[in-house]
Amino acid sequence: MNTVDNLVERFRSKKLKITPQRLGIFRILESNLQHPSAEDIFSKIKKIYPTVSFTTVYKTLDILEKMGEILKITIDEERKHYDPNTNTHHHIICLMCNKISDIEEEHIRPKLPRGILNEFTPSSYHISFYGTCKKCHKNK
Amino acid sequence: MNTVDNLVERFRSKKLKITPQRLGIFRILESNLQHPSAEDIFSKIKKIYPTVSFTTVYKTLDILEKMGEILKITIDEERKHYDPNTNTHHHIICLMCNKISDIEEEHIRPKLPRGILNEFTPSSYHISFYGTCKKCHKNK
DNA sequence: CTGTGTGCAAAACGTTTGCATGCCT
DNA sequence: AGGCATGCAAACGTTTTGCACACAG
Repeated sequence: MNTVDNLVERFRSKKLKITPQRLGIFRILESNLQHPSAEDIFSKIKKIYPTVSFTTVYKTLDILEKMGEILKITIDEERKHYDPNTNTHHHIICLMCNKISDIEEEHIRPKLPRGILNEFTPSSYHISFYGTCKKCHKNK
Repeated sequence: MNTVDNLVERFRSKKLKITPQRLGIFRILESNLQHPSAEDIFSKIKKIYPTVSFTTVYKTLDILEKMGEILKITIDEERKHYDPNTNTHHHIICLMCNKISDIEEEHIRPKLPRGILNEFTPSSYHISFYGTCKKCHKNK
C-alpha cells in the first residue's frame, strides 16, 4: 500500500470521494504490520469516528483490494485479514497466540518439481509457517 | 487418513459408534484427492444415504479432525475443505477453475532466515501455489 | 437397555446487499 | 446540484448448537 497521501490522490483520480471514514481506514492500514481483520479495523476507527458502520469498513476494504492496494488473506479459519504489504512475502503464525508476522521473500524460493510445471503455470505462491513465538514459548 | 477398516477399529477403541452415515463418510474420504468441502461430502453421501443431514457430516468431520485423521484446510475464501492426506504436503490452486491439487513434499523445503529462528520455533509449514492449470490455460 | 448419534430447526458467525439519506466535490 | 458514500436492516452462505427421538452396542 502507498502512503495515505498517495492513496488520496489515487482515489481522487478515480473520482472516488475522500470521506473522513475512508481517511480513517487509510490511516489505520498505513504501514500496519498486524494483519488486522475487518473487526480490528472497525473497532479502531470507531474510537475516532464513533458513527462509522461495518458496511463502510467492508466496502472500503473491498475497493482497496480491487485497486490492489491491500491483500485479503485467508489463513485464519475464523475470519479474513487484510495486509497493506502487497509485495510477495510470507507469514509465520503462532499457534498459541494466533499472532501473524511477516517474512520478506528474500531467500525463500521454493521450486516446483519439473513434472508439475508441465501441468500448471504458477503465478504466485504463499508460505505459512506454523509454530510458537518466543513469548509463548517461554510461557509454556 | 487410514483405511476405512482401520478407522472403524479406532472408532471402536474409543467407544465411538459405527453408523451407516459415518461409514459412508469414511468411504468418501478414503484416498480422496479432491479436497472436498462439507457440501461436496454431503451431496455424495446423500446419494447413498438420502436421509443424512448436514449436521452429521459436520460432526463426523469434526471428530475425524480432532482425531488427526483428516486436515481442515483454509485456502479457499468461501468454505473449508477437508484432506485425508495428513502428511506434510502442499497445494496448487488453479485461479480459474479453483481446483486444488496436491504436491508431495519432496524437494520443497523452504528455510527460514536465521534471524527469525531466534524469534519463532516452526513446527510445520504449508505452501500454496496459485496459477493456471493446463486445461484452463488452453481455454483462455 | 443405555447412552451415543442423528436430524431437524434455529442460531451464530462473518460478510454482503438494497435502499433511503447524507455529504463530498 | 448531482451523484457517490454512508449506515441501517435485512439477507446471505457456511458452520454450530439444542434438543427430542432413534438406534448401535
